[in-house]
Amino acid sequence: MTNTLPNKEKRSKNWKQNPEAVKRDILKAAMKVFALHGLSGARIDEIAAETKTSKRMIYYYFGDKEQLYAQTLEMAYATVRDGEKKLDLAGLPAAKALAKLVGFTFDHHRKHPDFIRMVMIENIHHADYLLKSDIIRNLNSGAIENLTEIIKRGEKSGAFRTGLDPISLHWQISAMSFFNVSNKPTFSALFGASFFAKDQQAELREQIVHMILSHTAKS
Amino acid sequence: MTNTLPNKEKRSKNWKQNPEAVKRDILKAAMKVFALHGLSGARIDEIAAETKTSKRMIYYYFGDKEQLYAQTLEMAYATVRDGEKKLDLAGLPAAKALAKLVGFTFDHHRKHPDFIRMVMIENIHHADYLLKSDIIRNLNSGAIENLTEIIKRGEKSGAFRTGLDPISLHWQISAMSFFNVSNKPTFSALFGASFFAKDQQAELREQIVHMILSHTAKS
Amino acid sequence: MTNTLPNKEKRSKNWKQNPEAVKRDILKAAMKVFALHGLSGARIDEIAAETKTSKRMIYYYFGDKEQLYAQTLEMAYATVRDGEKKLDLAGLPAAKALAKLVGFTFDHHRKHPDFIRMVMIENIHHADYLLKSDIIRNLNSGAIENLTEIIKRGEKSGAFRTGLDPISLHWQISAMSFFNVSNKPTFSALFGASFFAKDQQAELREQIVHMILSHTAKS
Amino acid sequence: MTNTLPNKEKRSKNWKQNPEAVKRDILKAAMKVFALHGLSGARIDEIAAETKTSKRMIYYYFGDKEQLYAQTLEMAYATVRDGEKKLDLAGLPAAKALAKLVGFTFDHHRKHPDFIRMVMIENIHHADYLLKSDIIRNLNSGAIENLTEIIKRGEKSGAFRTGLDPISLHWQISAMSFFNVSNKPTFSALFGASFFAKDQQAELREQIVHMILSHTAKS
DNA sequence: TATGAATGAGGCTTCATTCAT
DNA sequence: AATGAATGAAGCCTCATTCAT
Repeated sequence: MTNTLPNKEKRSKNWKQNPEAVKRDILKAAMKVFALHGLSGARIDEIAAETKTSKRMIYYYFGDKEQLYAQTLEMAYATVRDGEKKLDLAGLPAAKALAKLVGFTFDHHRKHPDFIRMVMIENIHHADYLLKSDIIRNLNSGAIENLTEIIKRGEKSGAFRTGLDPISLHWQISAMSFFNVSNKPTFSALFGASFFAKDQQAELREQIVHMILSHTAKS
Repeated sequence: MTNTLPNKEKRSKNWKQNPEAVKRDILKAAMKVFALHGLSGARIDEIAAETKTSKRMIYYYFGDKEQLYAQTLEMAYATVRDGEKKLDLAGLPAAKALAKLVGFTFDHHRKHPDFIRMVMIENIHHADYLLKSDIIRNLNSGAIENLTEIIKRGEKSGAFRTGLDPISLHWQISAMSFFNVSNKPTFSALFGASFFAKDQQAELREQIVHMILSHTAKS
Repeated sequence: MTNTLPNKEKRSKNWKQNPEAVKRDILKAAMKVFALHGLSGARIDEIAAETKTSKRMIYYYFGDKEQLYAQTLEMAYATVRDGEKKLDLAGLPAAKALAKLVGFTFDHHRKHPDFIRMVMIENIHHADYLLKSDIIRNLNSGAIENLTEIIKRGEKSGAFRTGLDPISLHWQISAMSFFNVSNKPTFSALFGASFFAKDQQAELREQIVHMILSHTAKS
Repeated sequence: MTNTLPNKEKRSKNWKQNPEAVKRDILKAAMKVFALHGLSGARIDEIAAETKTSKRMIYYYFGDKEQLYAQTLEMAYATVRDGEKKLDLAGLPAAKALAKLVGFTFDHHRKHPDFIRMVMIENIHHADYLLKSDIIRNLNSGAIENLTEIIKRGEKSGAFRTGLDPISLHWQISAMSFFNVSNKPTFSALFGASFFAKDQQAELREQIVHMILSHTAKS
């Protein structure tokens, strides 16, 4: 594809003269294509084609492919963390709160495969772009704060054993929720797609919640 | 770097006229570069430069980039499964065997980051190449058979609870061992590299073994 | 000759920012080179060198070599048919009209050896590209319509015998006019170049006109 | 295709140790492939694949692609002229002899499309290889001698008009017989394949014989 | 703020051919 | 007389990016 110009239909008046809307539109298209093909696999032309505007605007607003990718990554993290904020665990007993958090994480990751894939891609790139982003680092401290608070409550109430590390706990929750989405293609290719069917995923969810709770429970 | 010819030093007699050695040499180089940059990010020229032979031979033996990638993936799986075969669990009681298997998997994955990265890359590509490979599918049945046997023994001896599913168990062991390597870059970027230091990894290993055993144990 | 960039001289302002002119320029160069070397024998670099623009623009406007060839073929047919349109036979008696048409075809083919060679090349390729072109098919119906009209007039006036088939007649006229150009190299190699000298060609032209008229004449 | 080695089946003992048979086998394969794709379009690998022997032998016996092509061309002309020699016109009256010759040429060309295509290809290459071949030039003088003899007899018997030129006559016969095969792909693409069906070709044959005879006949 | 046209660098692959036995 | 392995040169094409308005 050599010439990616917006078609007539795309050129609705609402889009023009609204930089923020144009940028959002581009980021959304970029997310779709980067998540699908990776950083080097993604084509600017394909992103442009998914856009309501033209290829030229991508360069106008984002400079180059790498900067577009970096901002797409930031948007991906921000969107997901926004979702997580809505989870209110304050009023619950520690174990209940933790169970809810684990289940929520499992569900949330399943619902956002493009985010998972962006993180996979970023890992392939050794987190180069994430390391440059202050925005993302700040976003993620929230997850640890949540867990720290739950652990504190659980230890105080005697529900949890002592010495729990919030980062380790976050790691364990993430590992299983992430892997479930990230490795679905190879895992289902090797061991069958039925593992990812509704019922089996519900059962897996229960098991993961159970594993985390057993692991944090006292004695 | 359009013209990647072998330098003088490379042209040792041992390499020539030995197709299998040349192929292995190419696959090793390919693995290194594909694992580093992904399928689309890898450059045939870079692979050739890592080789004792020339770019031309890559096409001579593998046809094109995709076929080289596919065979590299097969080699990656084969190498790793070869390593796993050396693990002898036959004489151990079920719980001990499982503990050993979990610990081994954790260590093994850590020792083979390139394999993990190949699998990540393959997931980015929706397991397209794995799906075409009969070789890989056959290799992986072994892992499930091992677990099936351990579960059977554990159930019989009363060490394990009943109704354990080998694929789910494999999934759980894999998830954590895999994530530990695959997501190290982003995780350490967000939560600190110390998590991947020797001591903390040893502790994590214990926790994972413990989690799996708690989960499989009776009552 | 991997890098065929336009030299300073070529970069005149008139050529830039005028897609149609650039395309025409490329098609003209392509016609020259394809006619000279055939589809597989032609080198994109050589075409580019004949151009006022660069190799990159060939791909920009035509996609790939095959599509460039296909459009070159279409242009070749269109150009030749444009020339034929100028021939006005309406006012003439049928025999005169036919004589004029035959002579014109003979001359016209001689004047457009590149067209003849494009058709030869297309025949080597089993008319694959012509079969895909609706444009060319439509262009050629004109030739048959012309002949149909002349035959009708000739039959009515009694100048021609009845039952003449316009396609057969077109075939006969074409065969000799075409062969005269297409097979000039081998024929003159085998039987001497003098056959294609001015005088002998004039005589041949007369003979062909005569052959066609004898063949169509009554009794 | 990179590695064109003879398969087991091909390696029958009869072929080895018999240079002439191997050469004939290669030439036959080369003719097929050159006729199909042209000189630059033909692939040595494809020719080798059509062969009972290996690619290496092509170079062993013919040196390079151009020499193989040149010898293939010579073989093509020789084969066809061999066929023509079988035509015995000596005992016939001139007009009958000419009619028979024309009809024979028309049929003969139809039966040898690969020869026609080789000549087309050679014309694309400006008869470069034919000009270098003494063999071919000698072969073709026979055709003219035949016609010279017929013309002489026809003039003497009063069947033909005087002043007939054998080369022109050969040209006219060739033109229509050649074009009928060479331009079949484009002509049938433009004007329908039915023109080349059995019945219509028989009718065309009659017309051509008639055209030539009318043209040579007295007054 | 926006854009259609243009582009240089470099990527993947093919091809005829030769090497070493 | 024969061959399996190896190869350099060059071909086609893609891609992110910039020019000129």
